[in-house]
Amino acid sequence: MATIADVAREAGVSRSTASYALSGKRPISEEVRRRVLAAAEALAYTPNAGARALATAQTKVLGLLAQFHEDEFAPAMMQYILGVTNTARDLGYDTLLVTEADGVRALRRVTDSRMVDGVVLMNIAHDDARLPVLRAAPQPGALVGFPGDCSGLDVFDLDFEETGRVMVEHLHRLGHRELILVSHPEHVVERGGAYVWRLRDAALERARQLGVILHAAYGESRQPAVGRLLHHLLDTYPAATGLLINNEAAAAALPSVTYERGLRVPGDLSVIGRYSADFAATFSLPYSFVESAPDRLGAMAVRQLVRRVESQAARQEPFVVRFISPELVSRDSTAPPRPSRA
Amino acid sequence: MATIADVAREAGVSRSTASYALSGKRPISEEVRRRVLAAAEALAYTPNAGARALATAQTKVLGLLAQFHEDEFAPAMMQYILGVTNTARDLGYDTLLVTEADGVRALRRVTDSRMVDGVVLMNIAHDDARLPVLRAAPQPGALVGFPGDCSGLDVFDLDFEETGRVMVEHLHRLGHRELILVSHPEHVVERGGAYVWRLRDAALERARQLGVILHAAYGESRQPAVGRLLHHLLDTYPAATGLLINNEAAAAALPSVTYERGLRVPGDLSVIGRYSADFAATFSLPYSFVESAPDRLGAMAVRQLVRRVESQAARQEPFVVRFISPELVSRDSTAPPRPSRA
DNA sequence: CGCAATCATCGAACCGGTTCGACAATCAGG
DNA sequence: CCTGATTGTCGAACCGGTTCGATGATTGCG
Repeated sequence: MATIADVAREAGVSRSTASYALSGKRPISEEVRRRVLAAAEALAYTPNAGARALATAQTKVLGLLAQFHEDEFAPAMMQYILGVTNTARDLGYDTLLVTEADGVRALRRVTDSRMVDGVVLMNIAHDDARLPVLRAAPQPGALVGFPGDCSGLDVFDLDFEETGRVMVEHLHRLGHRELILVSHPEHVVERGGAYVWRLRDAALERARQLGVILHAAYGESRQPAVGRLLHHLLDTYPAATGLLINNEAAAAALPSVTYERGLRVPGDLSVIGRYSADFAATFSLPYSFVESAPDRLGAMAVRQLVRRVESQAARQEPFVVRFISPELVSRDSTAPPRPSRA
Repeated sequence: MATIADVAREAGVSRSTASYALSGKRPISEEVRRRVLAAAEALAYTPNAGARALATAQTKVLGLLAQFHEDEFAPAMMQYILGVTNTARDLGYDTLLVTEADGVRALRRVTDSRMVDGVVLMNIAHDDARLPVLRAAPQPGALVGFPGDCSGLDVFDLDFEETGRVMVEHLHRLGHRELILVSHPEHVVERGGAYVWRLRDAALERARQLGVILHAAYGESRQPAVGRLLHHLLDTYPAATGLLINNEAAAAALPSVTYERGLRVPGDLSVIGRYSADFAATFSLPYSFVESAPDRLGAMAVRQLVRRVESQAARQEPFVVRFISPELVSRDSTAPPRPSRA
């Protein structure tokens, strides 16, 4: 493999001149520049990433830390990852994907060893053990997800509280007065998945204000448990006419449940979900939903991260917490309620 | 951040001694080793990855090249990726995930710049343009997927031909005599997705031998197109009593299609899919299926790749092409056929 | 015509590790 | 007690880039 010394020799100049000719950081005569470029081309020269990283203290790599707990719903994660990797590449960065179970150790490893210029964290827990490590790291970091303490980091997430309100308001406006909300499994909450209770508490509050009965239940993340749970909820609250779903696995399981019960949507039951358009399309989900915009969130996080990485000035700016507003995509799965579902 | 020079100074030894004490590559007195280790601990020393890569010509990073075409079914990909990243980490490697659309340029970039010690390629096309680049690269490579020309590379894939035969034989044994096979979209085949026709051709051949009528159709990868297609196929072949699905999106769409038509599985229609257990679980798919074992394939590819990376001897060994045998997981979605579906 | 300013290039140092060869100290054997 | 092998440590070179300061060649100006 050709080094810059080979290029310099081929072009008949010194190594430093070759470097300047390629980077353009100092004026070089047109004649010499041509020779260097030709030599680099002829030798198929590509800078050695390790050497460059050592010299410039920049790796042009971002770390993406995603934790996959046993019960995590992996398919939904893909969209976030693609948002990150594609945006990073557009900005000239590659992405180191770290899925290690021990997120703290993983984060420490990639930051301490200077493998990455910055880090995006996903699956943020309310009291995430990785955050202190990230704050202490020399590289900037961005979060996709909303922790209890946002200090020292840029944070991006869907506005789950507004999402809860939008869902309740939409069904209230159609005349529904008793609703069921299916969230994520209880252990997701225990682990610190704040988005679950943020949506739930805001929905409960709004329901209270509007005089709507809202039954908030934990979910499951797997078949057949999630299907059984949906059946159970529909049995338990026979007067409920609307279903709010903040749980991808439950949304995916719902069609067969309504089929088994002979329920029609929206005739017998109105449904609103919260997931991405991509997810809806690939899994044939016929429900109106609030777009969770995973690719957009990943892209926003990366753009802000790269700004901080590349500009000393940007690194001094105050940290941002940015929520994207829920957007309700109508699929005609909601309608005014029938007097009784039974 | 502490360097090895800091550690050496703190321990009162030379840089080289510190290095040997930490790596154990030369005998060091117990006394000095203790002092060096203590100093490293006290200064929270972590080797700089770029410097180490430069010195050892090893990055301890593997490249994972995954292409996401417009119509690719992203969620299924996640399983492969996790198989790769987790196995890599177990073996001491991190993973650079590259999703760039221009796979050839991406591959050239990561190999030429020596960012990675080896490369795993996914979404292999029959005549994949990345393969010549990978063969010419100084790093070893492994494929998940089966190309037309396997020379110079280690190849891992599900045995799609045997899968096609197993599916046909299973339904034939139950008494079915007319079947439908839904594959991937036609453009996936045009792009070179060999697994589509490998399964199809083997299934057709076996059906011919057994005297079974098999209607092989292309699929779609999205709603609502894939749902419409399934309806169309069931309309077109009313005498068919069994359905073979080599297409995740079609499998995901089938429950609502059978519901809309009032068909019962397996009472009215027997169904066999080809996807992963994880996929089946998360999407409530109630069908018997051939396990596609994405995590196992990813893990196999990485293990072989790392062997070649780490051992000069292994690099001389002949290249392997390894198929994993289809395993039919029963979910009671197949039964002897009724006389007529209509 | 001589001097200062400008321009293009070069040499050397540096980034932070690893590794080779040399050397001093210790020890065993004759 | 001298020699030769063994053990532990050090200094220097190297990996392949980037960058700073210096230098020689031009050019502009008085």
